This record gives sequence, structure tokens and C-alpha cells, in this order.
Amino acid sequence: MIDEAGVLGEPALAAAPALLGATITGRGVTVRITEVEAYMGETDPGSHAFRGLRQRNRHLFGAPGTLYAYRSYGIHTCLNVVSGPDGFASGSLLRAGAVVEGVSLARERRGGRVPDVGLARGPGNLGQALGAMLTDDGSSVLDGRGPYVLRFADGLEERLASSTTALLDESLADGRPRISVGPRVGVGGVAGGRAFPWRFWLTGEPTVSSYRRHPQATD
DNA sequence: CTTTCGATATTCT
DNA sequence: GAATATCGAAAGC
Repeated sequence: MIDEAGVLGEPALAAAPALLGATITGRGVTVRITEVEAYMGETDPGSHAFRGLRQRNRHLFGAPGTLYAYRSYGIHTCLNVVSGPDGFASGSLLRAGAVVEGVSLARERRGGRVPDVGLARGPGNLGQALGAMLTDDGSSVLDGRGPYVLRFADGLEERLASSTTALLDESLADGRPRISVGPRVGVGGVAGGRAFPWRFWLTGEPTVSSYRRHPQATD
């Protein structure tokens, strides 16, 4: 039987697609996650853990279900859900979602004239819609004592019963994969000259952020 | 729809 | 100093 801690006990490459369709609730807003990226330990050149344990990234090395919150480009607060195994600096960056509860509060936080579909589109915007703060760094999304609680989508157990590959192949019923895979956004570091296809999103979701080529990408 | 560019704080060279 | 897991406005298609 796979519970939430069990899913997050897996490295981010397996846990990240399982986060799609899950909800994160806190500070009056619930977001249904539609886009994530996997970051895989100290050997992943795109990961904040690449240069080893630092003050900022210490919670990436923490227990599964820990929140890793960091300041991006000096302005935005972005959220990762840490996954296992314990001590492996593996996390899933929450890149986009659909606000399903607390829409008016999310609108207030975003300010201006933002269409509802864009309230949590992009990692910085998702953090802002949820009211995330740097002090959320290190809290848990599983024990109910932190500011946010993560709930997986119904039927996740069956979908994970065999493997991540099965999860990605699932729901080909209408001819389109439900989950799409592509290169990560804004990550210059590549190994062997190829980007890792470690970005996952729900196919056709209007809340998914549009892909932006990294400024230093050469193609 | 796309591209370009400035703002901003923390980390790293 | 330079780079960065980004965003929004502005301008051109």
C-alpha cells in the first residue's frame, strides 16, 4: 500500500509525476498542481544541491515531505517538495497549478488584472498565490503542523502500483498522453550536452507555464 | 502568439 | 563583479 510518505520516499524523478493532480492547501488557498520539475541530488548540474550542502539548500537534504523554499532572482519565493530517499537531495519544484479554492484571496495577492488561469502559472506566481514565505523553508507538508498540506489525487495508489513508466503511459484512452514530458525551464546546466527531460505537466492544461528557453541555451 | 529587457537579492567566483 | 530553478511590460508579428 502506497501512502503519501511512500510516494515521496522515492527520488524526485518518480515522485514528481505523482504530484501532478495533487493539491497543496494553506493560508486560505488550494492549488491543484499541474506542472513540476524533478531535481536529482548532488550530481544534477541543474540542482541547487549540485555544489553540495549549503546553508540555503540544507532542507533539500531533509526528510521526504519537507518544503524547500528559496528566493529566486531576488524577488520570488519558489517551493519544492523534498522526496527520498532520506539524505538524497531530491526535490520537485512546483512550477504551476490551478487555484481551486480561495480564488479571491489568490487574486488579491497577485494584484492587477491577472486572468484566473494565470493566478498560479510559473513557480514565482504559484508561491505568491499561496502566500508562501522564506520562513516556510523546512516545514512539512505531511504532518499537518506546517503552513501547507499536500493531498494526492484519488486513485494514485493504483496508478503507482506498477511503475512510473506505467504512470506516464496511463490514460492513453483518447489517444493523448495525460502527462507530458520535456526539458526543464531556465536550467543552463546540462550533462553530455543534452538537457534532462525532467519537467512534467498535465497535457492541455491552460494553467501550465509556457516554455522559455534558457538565456544561455544555444539552440 | 512571440521576443526583449530591466528589476531585484542572494550566492558564488 | 557575474550568475541565477523569474516576471511583467512593451513592442512586433
